[in-house]
Amino acid sequence: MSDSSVTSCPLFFHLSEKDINEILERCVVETRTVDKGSHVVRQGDTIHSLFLLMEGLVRTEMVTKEGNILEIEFIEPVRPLAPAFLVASENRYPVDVITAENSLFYIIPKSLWLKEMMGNEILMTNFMKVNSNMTVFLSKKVQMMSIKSIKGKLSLYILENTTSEKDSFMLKRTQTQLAEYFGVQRPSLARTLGEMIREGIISLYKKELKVLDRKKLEEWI
Amino acid sequence: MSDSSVTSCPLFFHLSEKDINEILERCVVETRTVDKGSHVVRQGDTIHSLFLLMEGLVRTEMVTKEGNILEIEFIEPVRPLAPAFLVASENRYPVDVITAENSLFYIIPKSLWLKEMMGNEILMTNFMKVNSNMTVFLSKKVQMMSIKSIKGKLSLYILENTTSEKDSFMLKRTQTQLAEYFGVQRPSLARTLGEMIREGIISLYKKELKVLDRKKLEEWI
DNA sequence: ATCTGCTTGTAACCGTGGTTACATCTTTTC
DNA sequence: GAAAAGATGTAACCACGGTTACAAGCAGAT
Repeated sequence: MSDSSVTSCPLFFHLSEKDINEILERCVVETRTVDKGSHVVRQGDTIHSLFLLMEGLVRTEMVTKEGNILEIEFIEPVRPLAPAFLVASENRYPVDVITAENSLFYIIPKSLWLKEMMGNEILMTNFMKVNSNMTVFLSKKVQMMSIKSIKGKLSLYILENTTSEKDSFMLKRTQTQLAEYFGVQRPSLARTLGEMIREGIISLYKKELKVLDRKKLEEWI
Repeated sequence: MSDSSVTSCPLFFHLSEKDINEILERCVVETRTVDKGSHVVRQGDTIHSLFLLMEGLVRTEMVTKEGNILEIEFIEPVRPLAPAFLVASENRYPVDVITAENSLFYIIPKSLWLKEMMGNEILMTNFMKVNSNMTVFLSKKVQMMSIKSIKGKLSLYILENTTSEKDSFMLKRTQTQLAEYFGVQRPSLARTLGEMIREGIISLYKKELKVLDRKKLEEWI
């Protein structure tokens, strides 16, 4: 578990706990608890408020009309959901937000938040940084999605999670979740994993994935 | 051609031409002209400055290691290139930027721009809005990319460019460019276009694409 | 008008990955 | 600890789209 105090939230960097609590006091008009496995927001919903995840864990995903699920990211507390869309011209959630654990949200109306930001340069800078990092994140997502072969996607994913020193890591997702993250079918992913193991490129025991041939992985991306 | 005066740039909305010119006077340390077809920035370059496209036209694209090209967007003057990356923790260009026409850029060092923004709330709000809209744009790109079949991508593209009233539009790209935009091969796209025409879903004369069966298109996404 | 280069149409071949189905493990729940 | 639910491995089938190659159409340059 990560540190889940408000001071760990990038929206509140460089602010004292006292300042943060005052801001929250002024802005939060509602708290909401949501049971594990429920929708918090649905793709296409209009955004009137900033949702601040205070406790729990949520997963964001897109659903295409074909019925395919594409996982976007897991969000841990304390983080805002889709803050960029508060300010953007188009203000609809791009994703479904689903709780992966029982979760607690603070809800801040758009207008109150904007007013608060206008009067607080640090808050505004932080907000901007969060948005910018979101852009970076999405750019990388696009990059990942532009790799077409499953072997390529897997190689990138594995290389991102290891170094030449630390050549193994624990899969934090099940194969089903990983398949959704890649936007491919689960049996297809399993097949590819099997191939790469048979070719001696990686090994997999329980949830520990170990790189055996780093060069071959790099060739694939 | 769109209005290409500085006041049309979303970074400078709600600012007078006089204010804008003063800002530019203080910040712009270099102007650069780039001939048609040249790289302005390469994917992976570190960002030290804000590039402001003043005249011309540029195209941004990602190149995957497989050698595939994925077109991201065309940018017309007056617009900043990748402003989000000025502020983000990771500051490398996510795309290649290539001039589609002879172009003129103003170059503003990161530090000067940040200082300018700190002293100007309107400028900061604008910057934030531009970034947020970029997030929205990328979210849509991800959504488009998550559609796997070429028929699906094409249907989405066509539906976005028509309404039930206006059932035809001019293709602004060549098939080669459109294929890159979708991230697919050119002959594959031509094949799919041909199929949809044979099925009586669309018609294509010269560059005019006309929707004949809107329902069928909608079924595909 | 002719040449050059770009754009489009089309065909044959084949690899990757989607689909479905089922068996075997593993983890959770009561 | 038994039952239920979820995760993983695997196999057969086949559709979609990548690949390559070539011909025809079109546009701008000389």
